[in-house]
Amino acid sequence: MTAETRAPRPMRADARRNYEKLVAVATESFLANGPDASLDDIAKRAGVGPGTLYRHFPNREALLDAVCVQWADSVAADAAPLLTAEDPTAALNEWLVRLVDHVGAFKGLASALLLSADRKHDTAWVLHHTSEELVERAKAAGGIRADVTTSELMQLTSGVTYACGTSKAMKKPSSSPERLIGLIMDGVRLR
Amino acid sequence: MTAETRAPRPMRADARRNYEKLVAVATESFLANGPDASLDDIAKRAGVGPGTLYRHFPNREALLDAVCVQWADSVAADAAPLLTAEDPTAALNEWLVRLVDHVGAFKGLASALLLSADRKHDTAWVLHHTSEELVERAKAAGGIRADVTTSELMQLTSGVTYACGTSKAMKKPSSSPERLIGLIMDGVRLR
DNA sequence: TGCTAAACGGAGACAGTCTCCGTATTGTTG
DNA sequence: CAACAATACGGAGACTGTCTCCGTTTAGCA
Repeated sequence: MTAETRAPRPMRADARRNYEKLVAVATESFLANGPDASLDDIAKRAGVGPGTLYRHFPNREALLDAVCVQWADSVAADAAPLLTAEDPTAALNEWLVRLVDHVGAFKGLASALLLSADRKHDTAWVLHHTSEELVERAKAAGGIRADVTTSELMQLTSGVTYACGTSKAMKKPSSSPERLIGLIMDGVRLR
Repeated sequence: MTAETRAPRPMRADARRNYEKLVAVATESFLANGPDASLDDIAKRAGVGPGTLYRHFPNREALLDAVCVQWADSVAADAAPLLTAEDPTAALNEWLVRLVDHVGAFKGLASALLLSADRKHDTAWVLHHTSEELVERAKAAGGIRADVTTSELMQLTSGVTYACGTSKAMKKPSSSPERLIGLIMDGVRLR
């Protein structure tokens, strides 16, 4: 087989236009109506037929992914200063809190993504990768236990996101993300 | 007003029959197909029309609740031995792990319930109440920090449930509930 | 300018939710 | 043990959302 897995073809101009419009409209719509927003409606707002939407994104998941990819980059960029912070453990703590906030802002839309450390999954990968760096730095500085993995921290963090998101949706008071992440960090910190 | 809020009327025999059949069938169906199981289908299997289902349970939430109430009692009963265990902290740990398993068996169906400490919500209340007892015992024994609330532990536990459930659904390997609850307990334990 | 692969978009099949209302059943009362 | 409310039933059907199929249009190349 020739090396055609990459760049099979450059995508026609109108196709690209529609693709981008769809992602933009979808972002808006998912933020406004949550992850169950009507896809046909998104297509309509983007000025295309449902068929076009479904050709670009075979299912809701795919569209959600595309939306999240854009978002994940901005979130990861947010971490840059933390990577060189003086206290790596505090930086990790701060990052996890931000993660909860960011993911929460997406109405839990992306919380599943934290869990998959899969390279195929761009969003997840970006976030996992960033987290890993922070975790490694904290470990190297002797700030946290060596036996705790990044995945475990991501799982716990995604859990906090879920719990805070659900509580908010039910209008139940809940402890702040800071507090819950703090508790988790307490279990992980070396003393 | 006369004290008629209680027992407004005893429910007709056929109504009760249908109610119970519906809950039974719904339990089965939710376990098999997750919380999105078709309600009309549940009605059909129970041998009633959709109208009947919707009269008893105005929406999916209500039916889910009814199913969970039954289930919560059995889960809480499971905790009885733990309430008198020698090591209250270990007992609490064990209880949280079981909670994750039980809730997870319901395919995350009930995980939202862990979060609402609302008296109105029977299911949540039973579980919260049981947890509270175990937490108090652990605190009294000096096993865990006094500043940690039951609600916080429930939030973290529901998060673990969510994370483990989602990982399983995506066929991603994830750390065991035991491990994650263990990490949480590490943050909460007095040393 | 003309041709072809690529992309479009909307009609419509299908599935699920939920309501309305005519019909049937229950249990009570004389 | 009628007969009659009150209560409950159930299914037709309106509505909403998902997703597909295929005839039509368009971009980009020669």
